[in-house]
Amino acid sequence: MRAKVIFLVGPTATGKSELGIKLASRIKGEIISCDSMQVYKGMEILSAVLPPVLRKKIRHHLVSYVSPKYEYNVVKFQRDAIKILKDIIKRGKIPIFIGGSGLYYKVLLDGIFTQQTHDKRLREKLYKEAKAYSSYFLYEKLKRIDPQSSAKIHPHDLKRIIRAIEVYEKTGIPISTWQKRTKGIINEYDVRIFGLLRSKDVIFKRIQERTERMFRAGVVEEIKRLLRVKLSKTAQQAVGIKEISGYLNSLYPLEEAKRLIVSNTLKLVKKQLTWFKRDKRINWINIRDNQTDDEVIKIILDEIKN
RNA sequence: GCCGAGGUAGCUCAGUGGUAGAGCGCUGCCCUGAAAAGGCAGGCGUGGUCAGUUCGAUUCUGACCCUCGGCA
Repeated sequence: MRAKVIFLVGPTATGKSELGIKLASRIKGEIISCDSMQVYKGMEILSAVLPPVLRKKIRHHLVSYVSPKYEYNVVKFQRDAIKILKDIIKRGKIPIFIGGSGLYYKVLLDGIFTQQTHDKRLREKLYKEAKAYSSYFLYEKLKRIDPQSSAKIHPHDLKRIIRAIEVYEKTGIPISTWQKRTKGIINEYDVRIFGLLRSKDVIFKRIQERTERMFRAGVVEEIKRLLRVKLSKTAQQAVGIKEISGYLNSLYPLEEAKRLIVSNTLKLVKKQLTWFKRDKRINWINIRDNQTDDEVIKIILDEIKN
């Protein structure tokens, strides 16, 4: 019998973390974060990590895990996550993945090729070429080496063009070929995926409240602390860093920083939704405003019983 | 009250005698080593109101309304 693995996904501010803890305590679960920002240490307030008091008793993995000085990415995530997943199962517990990072989630389920292909210098070189001759120059190059990916990638999408070229240069095999050879956990375990949804109005309200709470909890101080070190390219992308930096640099008042954070978090929600909505494997739970966590847990427990 | 500037897309604004664009926003979508990233697509809006000139006005003229700045 294959071991059970549970996923709780969906956009930010739907209450995944709280639900996850309640669920974990009912089924002897441990939580593995599937969140590209909560992995970083020292960004807890900003990335809305639940305070330790609320997390006690339930083990959390991949939260406050690496220094924001370092880059973290999907491949590292899938490597770390699978290791932890196996360990949890070995200890007779149920892994519960919780998060809103669509790519992290997808890669875990469907796999990613893990050959060492990352090459900073090569990327920089390619960027320079693109700058000098436009992205079309690189796009034509990609067309020659990997017509299959070039058909999928837009000529303006420099990041993907460069990545595809990088993979080919480093391995001699087109990225499109590599991508066909991946294998995720979806067929290896008894995977149950739940997506949490709430109405737009409720999400908006929750984001506003959460943003206020963040400021009361001292995000500004947290950001000040973070800005003292050189943040990695990946960590510095978190919503709130540039918004609060603007306030710290006296470009606008505090209220404006809050407004920007709310609006950019809302944008994030929209992107997360487009990502998850098309995944037909997700079991959606549309949470009504007056519905309690326990009622939602009951739905999930009923689903995973057999 | 007088003088000046202006009223065009949700916002900031460009432009034209032949019924309008840009950026941002918004909506939808794509996504496999930066993913809270990156990319793509979508614009009939009473052109403040009314009247005049004109074959034709958002574009010229006049009146009125409103906003902003200066003077009183």
